[in-house]
Amino acid sequence: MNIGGAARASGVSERMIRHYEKIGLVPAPARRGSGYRDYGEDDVHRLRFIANARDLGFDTGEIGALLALWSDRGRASSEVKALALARAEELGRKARRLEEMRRSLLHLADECRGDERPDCPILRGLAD
Amino acid sequence: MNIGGAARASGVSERMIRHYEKIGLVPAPARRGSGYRDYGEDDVHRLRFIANARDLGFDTGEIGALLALWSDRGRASSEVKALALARAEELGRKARRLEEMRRSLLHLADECRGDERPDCPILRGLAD
DNA sequence: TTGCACCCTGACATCGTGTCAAGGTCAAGC
DNA sequence: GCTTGACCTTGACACGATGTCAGGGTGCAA
Repeated sequence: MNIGGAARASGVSERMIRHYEKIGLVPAPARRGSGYRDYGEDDVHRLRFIANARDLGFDTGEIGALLALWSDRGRASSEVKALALARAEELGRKARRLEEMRRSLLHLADECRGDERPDCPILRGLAD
Repeated sequence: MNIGGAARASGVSERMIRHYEKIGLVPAPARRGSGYRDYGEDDVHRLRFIANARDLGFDTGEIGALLALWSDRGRASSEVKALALARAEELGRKARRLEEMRRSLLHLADECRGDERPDCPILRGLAD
C-alpha cells in the first residue's frame, strides 16, 4: 500500500505519517524500486493506534510510551493505567482552567450593558 | 523605563514585549541615544491589558481587536461584549472537549485491572 | 578602570500541522 | 508507445507563543 492508502486507511495525513517516521514513532517502511513507501496492515494498525491516542490528547512522547507498552507482550497493565490516569488528571486540570477563564469572562460580560454606549466593564476589567 | 522594568511592571517577558512590538500589538517605543527602548506608564498599562487578555485565553488577533476597542472612545460596548461572549463560548467548547476526552480515558482505565498482568483494555481501546 | 547588570539584534528550538515547489512514477486510455 | 492525470519523493517555509543562546554595546557603581 502506498502512503496515500495508508493515510486514508488510518486517518493520519501523509504529512504526519512522514513526520512520525522521522521522529521514530513508526518504523521506516519498506521501499519499492521506485522509492515509494510500502505499508502493510500492521503499519496501518499502528497508525490508527496513534490517531486514537492523539485524539485523546496524548502528545507524541506519551504516544511513544504507549506504543512501547502496546508492543511489549510482557508489560504490566499497571504501567498503562498509570499513564492513562496521569493523562486524565492533566486533562481535568486543563478543563478546569478553561472553565475558570470562561466564568471570568461571563462575569465581566454580565456587567456590560452591550449597547451603543462606550462604557464597558469588560475593558475596565482587562485594564486592571 | 528600560524594557526590563516594563517587563517587571507588566508581567510580560522582555522577549514577548519585543515580539508584540514586531507584530504591531504595541507601538514601537521611543529610543534613547544608546538605542535602548524607553517605556512610559501608558506602555506598561497597555502591556498589562495584553497580559490579562492573554491569561483569559484570547489569541493575539483577538487581543488586537480588544485593544482597538479599548483605545476607541466612541466604540459601542456591544462590540466588546460580543467578542467576550464568543470567546467564552469557545472556551466552553474546549473545556467540554477536554472533559469528554478525560471521561473516555477514565472509562478505559476503569476496566483495567492495573496489576502485573499484561492484559489491558486501555491499549485494546486505542488499537480499535 | 573594572566589573556586573542590563540592553541590542538575530538565530535556532519547540510542537503539530499545512502548503508549496520541483521533480520522479505509475496506470489507463488512445 | 505516448500522453495525461493521479500519485509519490524530498525539502523548505509558515503558523503562534515562547525560550534560550551568542556576540556585542551601555550604564552605573565601587
